[in-house]
Amino acid sequence: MASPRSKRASETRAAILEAARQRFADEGFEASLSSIVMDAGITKGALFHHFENKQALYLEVWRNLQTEMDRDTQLVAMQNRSVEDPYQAILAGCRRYLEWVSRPDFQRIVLIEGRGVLGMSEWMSSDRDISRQNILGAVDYLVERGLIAPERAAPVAAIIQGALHGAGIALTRKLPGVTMESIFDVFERLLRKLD
Amino acid sequence: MASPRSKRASETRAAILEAARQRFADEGFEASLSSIVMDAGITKGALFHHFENKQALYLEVWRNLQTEMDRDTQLVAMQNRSVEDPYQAILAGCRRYLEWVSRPDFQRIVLIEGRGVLGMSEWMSSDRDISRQNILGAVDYLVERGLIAPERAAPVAAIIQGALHGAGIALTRKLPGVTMESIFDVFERLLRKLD
DNA sequence: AAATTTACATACCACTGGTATGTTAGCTCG
DNA sequence: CGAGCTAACATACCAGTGGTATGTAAATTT
Repeated sequence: MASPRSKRASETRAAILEAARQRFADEGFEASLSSIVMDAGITKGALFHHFENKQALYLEVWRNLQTEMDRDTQLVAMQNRSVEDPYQAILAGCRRYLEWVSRPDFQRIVLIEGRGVLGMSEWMSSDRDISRQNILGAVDYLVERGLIAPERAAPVAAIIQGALHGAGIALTRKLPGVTMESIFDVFERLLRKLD
Repeated sequence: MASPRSKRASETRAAILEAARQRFADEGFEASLSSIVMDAGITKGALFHHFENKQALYLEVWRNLQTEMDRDTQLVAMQNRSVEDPYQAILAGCRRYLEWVSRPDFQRIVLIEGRGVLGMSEWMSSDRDISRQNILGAVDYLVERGLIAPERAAPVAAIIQGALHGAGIALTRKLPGVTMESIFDVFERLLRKLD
């Protein structure tokens, strides 16, 4: 695993992924592979050795960002668990998620262009959508506490996910009256009224 | 206006837009201009005579779909106005909007790829986002009736828009437990609890 | 140490969005 | 009317793109 060859390979692979993430975040999927390999300091031969095609490269960048977000929000939610208020953990996770959807790279790569780049077939398979699994897990937690009807778990999760995405977009657009606090205020009110 | 020349011009323009809408709906923005001009039965010269570039063509397709949706939902909302229940009109409009966001062409062109294709600068100017203006108008209506605090109008609109978009995506993905009725049920409960 | 495989680099390809240059039908105006 | 002009295209061409086929040096295996 730490042999000279495999070490160099994983280094170039990491360099490609880093360059790709920056380019995709700035210019979207239309960022040219030439520019990416230039930034990474290698050639297209190396890129196509490590990734089947441009989509496969994008997919990996996309998945990495999602898993980073997943770990981060899950951790925050865990840390904020409370016996008095069952909503506390979820709200903390959602607040952190709001910060993620406000990040330019996450927003562009995951929210804006992700679904367009990956074909229908890819993101139709729901197990790819880590955000959804994350949120659905949180909703299930509320269902177990008897706060949400079990038959409404799925639509509630879909609505929450969409609401948070829309909030992130609105925040970035700096629309009048839309701030992190005003958004979260409305979101918390709604979440607590779910049944 | 109906002269032989301008008539032919508007016909080819319409043919381009129709072909472009279908191609963009099926293949996204990466649909080639060659395929579009073939479908339209003309050449690239004609296309670039009518549209500055590919983005400009996409923008027009995008705007047409949005205005169609706007007119349709506004009409439905108007028709469902009720003195007893101030939520009726909005709910009817949202239900119709849910049908729009479930349509494959609207979904792909407006929801999925729209924000990616149009540069940041384009959709940062909020007046382009017809959906948002539409929803914000509806929310303002509730504010006037004293059902929503005025300072929460903007974040509420952002959250509603995101929720409906997420719902449309979830519906298309045919996720377990996500149906038009279950979605709308949750949505109506939440809307009526806004304050 | 020979043979094989990995991890790239180089050279090339069909095709893309976009442009520059025709070409012809229709419109304007003396 | 008819000469000149312009709108509405068509044709030919271009740099750059994602992707492939081939070459090659180093590491690994046998």
